[in-house]
Amino acid sequence: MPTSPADSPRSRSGALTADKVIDAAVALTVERGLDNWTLRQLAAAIGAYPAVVYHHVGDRDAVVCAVLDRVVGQLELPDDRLGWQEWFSALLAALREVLRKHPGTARRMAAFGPSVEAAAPTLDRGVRILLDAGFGEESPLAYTLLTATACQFVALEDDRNCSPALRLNNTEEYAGYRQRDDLPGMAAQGRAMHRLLTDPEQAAGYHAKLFDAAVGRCLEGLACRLAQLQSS
Amino acid sequence: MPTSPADSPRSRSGALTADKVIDAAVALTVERGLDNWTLRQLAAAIGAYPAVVYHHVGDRDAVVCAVLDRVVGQLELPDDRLGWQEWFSALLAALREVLRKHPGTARRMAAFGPSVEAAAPTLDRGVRILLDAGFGEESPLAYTLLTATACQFVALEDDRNCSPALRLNNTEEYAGYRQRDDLPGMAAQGRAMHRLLTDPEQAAGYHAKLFDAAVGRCLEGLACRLAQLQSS
DNA sequence: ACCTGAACACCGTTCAAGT
DNA sequence: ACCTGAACACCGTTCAAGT
Repeated sequence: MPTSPADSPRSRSGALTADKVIDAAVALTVERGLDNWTLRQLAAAIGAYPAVVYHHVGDRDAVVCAVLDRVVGQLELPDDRLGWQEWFSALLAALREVLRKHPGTARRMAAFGPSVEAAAPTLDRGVRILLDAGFGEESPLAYTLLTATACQFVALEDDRNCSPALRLNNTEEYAGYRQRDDLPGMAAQGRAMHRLLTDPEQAAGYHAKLFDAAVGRCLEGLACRLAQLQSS
Repeated sequence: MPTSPADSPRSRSGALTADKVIDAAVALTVERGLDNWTLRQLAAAIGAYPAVVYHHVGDRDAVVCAVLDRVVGQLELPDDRLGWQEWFSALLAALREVLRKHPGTARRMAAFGPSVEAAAPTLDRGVRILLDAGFGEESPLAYTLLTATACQFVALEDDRNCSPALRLNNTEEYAGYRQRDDLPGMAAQGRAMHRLLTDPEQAAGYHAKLFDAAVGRCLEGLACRLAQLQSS
């Protein structure tokens, strides 16, 4: 009886509300990831029928949007007095942490963001900091670039952690090329993959390093662009 | 009779092979996107039962991997004599074009890439160019950064084109903030969104511009990094 | 070896009916 | 207004049976 909410944990915790449905959805997302629970499972988790999720929140997409807003709500903004590069460095590091706790949310966040209301505080502050730094009309673009880059590299990490088998296979295959002197590019890649396979410490930090490199290069690239803007 | 392959186009085009299954999968991907056809629809398109797709290729994921390899097979490498920045600029522009023709492939490509065999020619050449430019041990990381950034910004474009309604809503809502002097960051964002809504030419080129900015800032950031590496 | 046809265990979503 | 319980039209995958 998979649909039966019979003996589930709603015995007497008060009436069912939209908020409680979303609480449960956030919990499932933390546990298994945004794409790894079904609406039926969410309903079962609160001891209800699927139709009551529809009644209180809406379809699956509506639940997902609500989860996204909860996630950005946990984000704390860095100190105002930091320089623009340091401010974004800190913001995006905090963003990574929050997104990583809720696997699968980074992808949606990159493509569609949270609701405008939920995005507003961060967006206003971030764009203002770029305006003050001198990016002028390009400030919204720069803000989008930085946040999209951060979200997408977290999304990549989420995706890879979801199917680690596939990833390991590839890594081993690449490592096999590490002494192919006829293919020096593949050999360099192979050595890097081999290091990843033999040094567990490096493997654990790989995605953090990739994230830092992506955000770091984006910030440096923007600093170049700022210099161009100001010299003209 | 949704599963019936009855009068479908396999009358007399020769025996069914893995290659023909994959041809059909590529065609469906070009038409509707990688995530918008089902294995049952693929089977129907070649006038066969779902089980024959399993027999010749494997499960849905196996078909998807085969499609990815076909897609990267279409990629042509830029002229060797270009500088590293120009070479990658050209490569990633060509990559965007190929990926855009096959919606949905960019996301998979970013996270898992094609098979090692299909990736090898591009990867070897690309990493070699970075080695020659002076990136040393960081060449594989730089290569990953560039290709992942490119794939992911195409993926973002794919995702947004898939549900244009959601995107338009957000854009209009942001545009509503364009005269909020109390929120200068949101106002700047609002003006940018308003421009997008009123100038169709700008709207059409938005994602190309975002892609160019992402790749451009990544290349500039790497140039900074290269200068750091060489001065030490 | 290859294809048939049906089955299994799921989905998201809808809806009449109850209270 | 809120919940029940069943139904609808799908999925991907598996499998015994045919040829």
